Amino acid sequence: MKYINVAIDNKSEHTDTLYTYGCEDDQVQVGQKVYVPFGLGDKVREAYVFQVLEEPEQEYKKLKFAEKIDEEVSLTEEIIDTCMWMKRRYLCKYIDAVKCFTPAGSRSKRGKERNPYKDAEGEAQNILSLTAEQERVLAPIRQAISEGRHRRFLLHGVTGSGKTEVYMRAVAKCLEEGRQAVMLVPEISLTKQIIERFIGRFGSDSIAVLHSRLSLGERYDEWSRIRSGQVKIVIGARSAVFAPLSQIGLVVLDEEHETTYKSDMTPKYDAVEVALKRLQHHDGVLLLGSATPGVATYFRSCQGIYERLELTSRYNQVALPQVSVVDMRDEMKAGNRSIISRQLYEAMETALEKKQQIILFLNRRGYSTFISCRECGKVLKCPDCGISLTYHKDKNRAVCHYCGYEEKPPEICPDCGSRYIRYFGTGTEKVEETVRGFFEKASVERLDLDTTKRKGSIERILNSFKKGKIDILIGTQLVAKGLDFKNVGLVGIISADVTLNIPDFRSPERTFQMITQAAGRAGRGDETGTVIIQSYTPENYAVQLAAEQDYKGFYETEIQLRQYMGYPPYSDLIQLVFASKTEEKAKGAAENWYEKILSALGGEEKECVFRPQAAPMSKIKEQYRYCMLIKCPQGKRRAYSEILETLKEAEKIKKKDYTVNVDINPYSFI
DNA sequence: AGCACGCCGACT
DNA sequence: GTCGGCGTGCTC
Repeated sequence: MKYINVAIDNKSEHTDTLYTYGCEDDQVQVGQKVYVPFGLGDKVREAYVFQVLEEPEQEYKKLKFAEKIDEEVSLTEEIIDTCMWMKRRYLCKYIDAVKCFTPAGSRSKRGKERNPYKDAEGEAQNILSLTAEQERVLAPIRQAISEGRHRRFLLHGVTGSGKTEVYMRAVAKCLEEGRQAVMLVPEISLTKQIIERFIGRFGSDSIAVLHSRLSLGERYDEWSRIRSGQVKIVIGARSAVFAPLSQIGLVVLDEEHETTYKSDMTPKYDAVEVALKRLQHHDGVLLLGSATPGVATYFRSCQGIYERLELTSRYNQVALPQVSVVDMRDEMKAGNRSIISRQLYEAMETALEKKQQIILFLNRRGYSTFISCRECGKVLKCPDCGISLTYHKDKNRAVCHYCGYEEKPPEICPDCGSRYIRYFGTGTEKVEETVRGFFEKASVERLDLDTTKRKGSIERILNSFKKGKIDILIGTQLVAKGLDFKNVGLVGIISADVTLNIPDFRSPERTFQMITQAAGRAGRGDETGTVIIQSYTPENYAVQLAAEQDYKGFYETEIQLRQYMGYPPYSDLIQLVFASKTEEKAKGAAENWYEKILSALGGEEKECVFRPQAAPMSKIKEQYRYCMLIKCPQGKRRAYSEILETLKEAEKIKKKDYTVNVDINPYSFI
């Protein structure tokens, strides 16, 4: 006879505690799935064992007994421990954390294993010998793996420097040591090449692929293949970090800077943090790779939290493209009001004559509108937060989405007095129309989320581009992600300003990454490519240093700014979103929390908590939303989490008419 | 969140 | 007398 503390699979926040049951089976273990009677009606519910006790912690008037143990879905102690950590870190429910680790589907009826990637041919491998640089970088990784010590590496390698080969060698070393490896990629649908290379090298029997397009049954099969121990390598998007492996020796995160590693659904976890947590248990190695590491990541590598390794030369010595920045203010002065500058137009003509392909980058349609002067490039920014102000048409005000500062938008530019004040954010969709008008004979195709909603059309468009059937491809970030095109002579970035002025402290970082990635698409064949960046603020450091391909210079500038403004990595930003049926209730809840947080802080660090404000799109699905931002100083994360946890706990007791959603270091601020 | 219990009004 | 309305409070 044992006593077990279980987390019950129930939607409610009110039942998000561990319940004690008796258990007849002495063999019961932490992590096992059990069925328990719950509530007045003793309805049978699924639950997971978090603790096994010899004696109950207290006397229970009516102790109930667990019914049976499900042997097929049981987790390990390590996983349960990670769930406890996730609950605290992301303020989610026990069961939300557990569900990350369990397969949503059920066992396939026929018991026959489906193979979701059997059509993926393993790419024939002629194993190339490593360059001296690759050898140098691999040595410490191999050593860490063979010593079985928890270490963390950041591999900073320019595009085309052979990072994937380094990953594969590290994975091979890990398998040699009898352990398993996880390979995370930002977006599985665009990374077919990586999967094929891995299957070619390691064979498909020992590889499992996890991604969102798998059916529930397929996912379940992959999950049980992994748990049974026959899988040695798991490749997948961020959720693959939850793979039920028992001896993780290595987790690789390719394109570490990508925002897709942060979940936007509950629990709002960060795959890097989860990987670190798990690897500490397993004494495994973390390997982050990127050509443009996130500023926070690079900062940590300077602090020694990550050991930095560098690959500086491109694999087959292809020269980096020639990058130039076009000042759109000059175009304006010269009377060219089109979205395409004269220089870009000429470069396009030249490329078409030479039968080279062209990619034009169009940043995600700005959902927020920033205000700028077309004559001098001045952009309206918050005096306190340094981020771009967003124009709110309904009240005709320019508003800061971080702190709520607002002002009346100027009619003439405060810097140069020009009346050409422009409200940016829309209009970029017109690029396709303009380009078709300019180059009637060329074949033009657009690739973005609108055109690729239909399944398979991404691949269709990319394939016809590869075959040379498209002359000009107009696309969003989608095109930039690690795709290899041979005949691209010219890459044009229509407006670097759109990314630069997203109201987010990371917008310079994103701009730098976007330009660098885009530039990497040009001239990967034998000829040097050309990159043209259009901007109204060409003197901006992110644009300038990206054009010069100077990562370190950018980092030095950016990290100083972050320190000065107190942004990550010098703080953690916590976003709270309050939703309710009426505006008053949402506002009331937000203001109530604001006061309570301030008093919990004991009057200190008042400047860290911003006043709540109505969310820009304040009404979604019949719910009114208010949001509030907290800038949690470095080293105070635990204290702030505890305040929020206590508040959440206290609110749980009373009947609430609102919901709170917590996001730690969100990737977008609403 | 569910779900049972309970304490009032309209009904065979 | 009883069927059922939803308000209230608890779940090991």
